[in-house]
Amino acid sequence: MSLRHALLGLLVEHPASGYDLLKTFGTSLANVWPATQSQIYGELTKLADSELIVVSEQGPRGRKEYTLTDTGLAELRRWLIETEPQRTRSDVLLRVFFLGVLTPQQARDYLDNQAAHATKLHEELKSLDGSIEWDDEDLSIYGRIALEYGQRFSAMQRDWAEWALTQVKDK
Amino acid sequence: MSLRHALLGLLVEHPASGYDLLKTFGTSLANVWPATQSQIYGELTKLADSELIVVSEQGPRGRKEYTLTDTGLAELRRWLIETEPQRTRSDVLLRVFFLGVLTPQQARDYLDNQAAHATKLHEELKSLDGSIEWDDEDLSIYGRIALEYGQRFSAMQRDWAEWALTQVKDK
DNA sequence: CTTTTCATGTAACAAGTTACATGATTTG
DNA sequence: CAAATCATGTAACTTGTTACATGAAAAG
Repeated sequence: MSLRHALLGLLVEHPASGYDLLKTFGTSLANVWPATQSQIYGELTKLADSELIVVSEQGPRGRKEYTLTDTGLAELRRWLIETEPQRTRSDVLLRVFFLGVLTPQQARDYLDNQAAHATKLHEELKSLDGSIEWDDEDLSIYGRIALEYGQRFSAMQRDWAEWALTQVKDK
Repeated sequence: MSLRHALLGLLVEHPASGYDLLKTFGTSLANVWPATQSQIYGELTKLADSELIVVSEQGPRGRKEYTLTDTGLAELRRWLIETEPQRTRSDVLLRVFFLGVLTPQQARDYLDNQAAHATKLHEELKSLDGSIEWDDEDLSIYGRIALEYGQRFSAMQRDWAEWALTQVKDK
């Protein structure tokens, strides 16, 4: 149930509407925890029902701004401290297991494509890193650590795919 | 819909029952694409209904052995060639974004735990790698490539978590 | 005054999890 | 013959996706 906690986490900093949060999920959280509009609005309603968040302000066009409650913050901390992150599925890797059913050229095309994707992501993250002025606020520290993860991960994927390409020989 | 294709992929090599496949999901695919018993049996029934697999043999205790059909193999190839792997969610990373709500010590505990998990996984994969006699069969090649991914990924996670630990200072 | 953006909601479906239920066969 | 293992099935629930629907307000 991580979406729930992602929403709580985003509301720590400042109140926001579903619409605001949707944009965050479309940008900074897009590669980490994608969520759809319908899911976000639904979950916000449930969070408000259980009083982990409250509607703190109503704006124009039916806008509802949510604020994290003390109970909500406590729940976020509990999740971080007491629960283990679930292991992640990897579609990219699953496919590798079955590349033997393709021709070597088709398999290389797949790996080549993965290398290209990883390279592109790595470039984007590197440039994002360069464009931010990091200070030593909490937000910066952990944002910087998360971004570093993305950069290391995409570099690893790129290098692995390039190495794997050399392993697939024609018959 | 990757579970579907994971099952097709496993049936490429030889026929198997739901029970056999469940064991594979519990071991070699456990870290790549976990699936539950209930999910596997359900999906096998659907796959048989759409004739991507067939019941090729009935054994004792109601055992049903499934075999991949030509249509099933074609569908597996189509999936590999024509569809893009979906992006993966990362619970581990999501949590990093919110570590600022914990004390520095609690945040370090989290990162320390991640480092330990990654180290353990890396050791396991390294020893698994050492215990296999790799030849140049298709199966070996792609199995080897997949295992290499696991090793590089776990090493990356370990190194990242250890680096991150040095970034979290007390106030 | 038309288009774009803001803003929320819901219905239908697919995928994944947990728990329960059942019974046959093999092993000690 | 008791316990472990083999083997499948299903029901209830949660999570995630796609698509449709509606309308207010701001911008040009």
